[in-house]
Amino acid sequence: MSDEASRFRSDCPVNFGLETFGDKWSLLIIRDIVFWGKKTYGDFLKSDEGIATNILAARLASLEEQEILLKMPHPTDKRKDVYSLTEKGIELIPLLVEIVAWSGKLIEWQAIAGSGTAEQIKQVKRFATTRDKSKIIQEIKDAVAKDSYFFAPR
Amino acid sequence: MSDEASRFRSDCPVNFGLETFGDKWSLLIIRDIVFWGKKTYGDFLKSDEGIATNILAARLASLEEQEILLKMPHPTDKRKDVYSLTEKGIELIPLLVEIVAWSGKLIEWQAIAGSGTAEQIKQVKRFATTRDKSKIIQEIKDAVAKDSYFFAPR
DNA sequence: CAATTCACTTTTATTTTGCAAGTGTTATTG
DNA sequence: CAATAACACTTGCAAAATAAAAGTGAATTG
Repeated sequence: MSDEASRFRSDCPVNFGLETFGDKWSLLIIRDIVFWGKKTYGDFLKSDEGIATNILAARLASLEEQEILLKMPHPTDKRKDVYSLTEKGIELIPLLVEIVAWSGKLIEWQAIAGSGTAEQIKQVKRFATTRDKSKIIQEIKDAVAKDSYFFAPR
Repeated sequence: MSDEASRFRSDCPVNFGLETFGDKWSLLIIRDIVFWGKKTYGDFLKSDEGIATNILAARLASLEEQEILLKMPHPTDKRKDVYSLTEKGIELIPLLVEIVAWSGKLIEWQAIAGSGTAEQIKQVKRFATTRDKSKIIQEIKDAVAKDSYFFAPR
């Protein structure tokens, strides 16, 4: 039998992850869902980093194909679709937490981190100083499981 | 006074991290150091994914500039330089562990993960099933601090 | 029912990545 | 000790990815 060429450059799990979500935009889209409760194409388009509309469309299609995101029709507005995380997507939350923690430790980031609310700054510090992050991760997962998000007002 | 434009698209810590190391190659170079004990330009060039020589040069320069890597002359061979992780680079280990853990959980990755040794497969499974990863992370940091690496033969 | 919103697509420009072939210095070999 | 090979790059060019700008058609709103 002929061995089929894999779509991956190698069988390393680090490489597998990077080829799956390791571009400049995928994790920002997931951040928008997890931390800010964004759900629609228009929501994602409005994010601070200013993603181009064609790139957003391509990323959403790719994340949906990989079953990291699920796309469903909006319940009342037929123009819109609602994107949500699958189980596979939810399992990226620990990664987001580690990225926040890494940045939060650095003075370079601290120097540019002007515009956050007190609550946001507090949480970044918590992420950066907590060794065992399973509790933090569970909090975030619980919010997402309730169809809510981490920085939801309460 | 005129406010200087930041080099970052936003002041979000997730975006800061992604703009710093979030390309297809930087974390693979760090993986090579942490898990496989690679140290020189030639070592990195030989990795499974086949990085192009000009891209490798650019990434190493960028990682050095950001003080994630430190470049030092080789002790005996004047042609070579030895790259090692700075403290900032060592703090990326938790991220690598989470990427391995995420991939390790998925059947898609499991399907392509043929070529690893028993020890490697065992460790990937451990990363994927352990909730509190601080012990794993400490093991890896200890190896790197001793100028060794995670999969060093013992 | 006209104007607006929305989720895209298309086109074109710019940037990044990839490939192949050098280059200069240091080390090794016969 | 001279020729050759190893090493860490650089350079030039092609291909791919990203970005910017301007549509498109369906659904909703005033």
